[in-house]
Amino acid sequence: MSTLTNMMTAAKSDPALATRLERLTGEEAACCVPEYRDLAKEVLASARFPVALRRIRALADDNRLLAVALLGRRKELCACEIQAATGLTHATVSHHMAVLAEAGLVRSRRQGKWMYYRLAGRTRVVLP
Amino acid sequence: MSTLTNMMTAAKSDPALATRLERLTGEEAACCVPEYRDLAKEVLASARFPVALRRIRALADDNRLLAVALLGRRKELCACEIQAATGLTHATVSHHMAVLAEAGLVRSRRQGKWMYYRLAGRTRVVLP
DNA sequence: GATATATGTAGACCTAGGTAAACATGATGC
DNA sequence: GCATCATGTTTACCTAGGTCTACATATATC
Repeated sequence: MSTLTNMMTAAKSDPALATRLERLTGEEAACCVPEYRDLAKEVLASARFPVALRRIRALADDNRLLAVALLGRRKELCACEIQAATGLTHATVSHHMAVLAEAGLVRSRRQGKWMYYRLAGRTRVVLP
Repeated sequence: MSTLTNMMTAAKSDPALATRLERLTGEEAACCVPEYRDLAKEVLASARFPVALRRIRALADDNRLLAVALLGRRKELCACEIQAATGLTHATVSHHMAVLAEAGLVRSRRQGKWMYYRLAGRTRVVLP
């Protein structure tokens, strides 16, 4: 179940939580509970959130983080060079580079039979 | 299989890769292949790599990223407040906050029955 | 100490996603 | 065009990890 659908039914289906929040805040649950959900919805609705999540998820794999680190040292690397460095199959390397590219972290360039990868301009991860 | 163990057997078990690298670099495989593995080993052996990976993995979940974003707006939040905002079970919230705390992204403070969470000083993620 | 309350922990379940084999595609050279 | 080569894509498998239920622990109140 996704984060958004979770929120819609939160505290509504768990009356104990509503009681806890009333005790904590001193307000009525009907008043304070939606406040937290609105705060979360504000974050989730922002444009930065899905972008940051996609970038972070793209980096949250040891082989992909290694590839990014390698590209940070050598400006450009061929697919087979990344394969040699990581010890993965070419299929797996291709998959990982596609994930990084889709997240906007890496750009690819074809030169003849060889496929070169380099870091995209903005690799920095901005938290939402 | 982990990244490190992958590397040890890379290109050794795949002679086609060695041929490709020879064509690409113009050097002998026995010479250029270990170079890529050494470069990767250098990255993996650095102290920053596992730290960055742990932090990134801690953030690579929508509910945890949401919690961090919420803590960035409200300075401190109680466990039940995070539960109300995310719509998760208290057990799941506790699990997520433990992951964030173990990654050094969040600090916890107990006040009576309530458990408060806030962002740790350095939330910035430095790529290795 | 007994009870209620807020949260942590352990276990099982289930899905997302990393991995590689098999196949497909684009490029080069004959 | 055909062969070869480097890589992308599809498919299936399998494990890591997110989630919840049930139980355990910590704190406050009586």
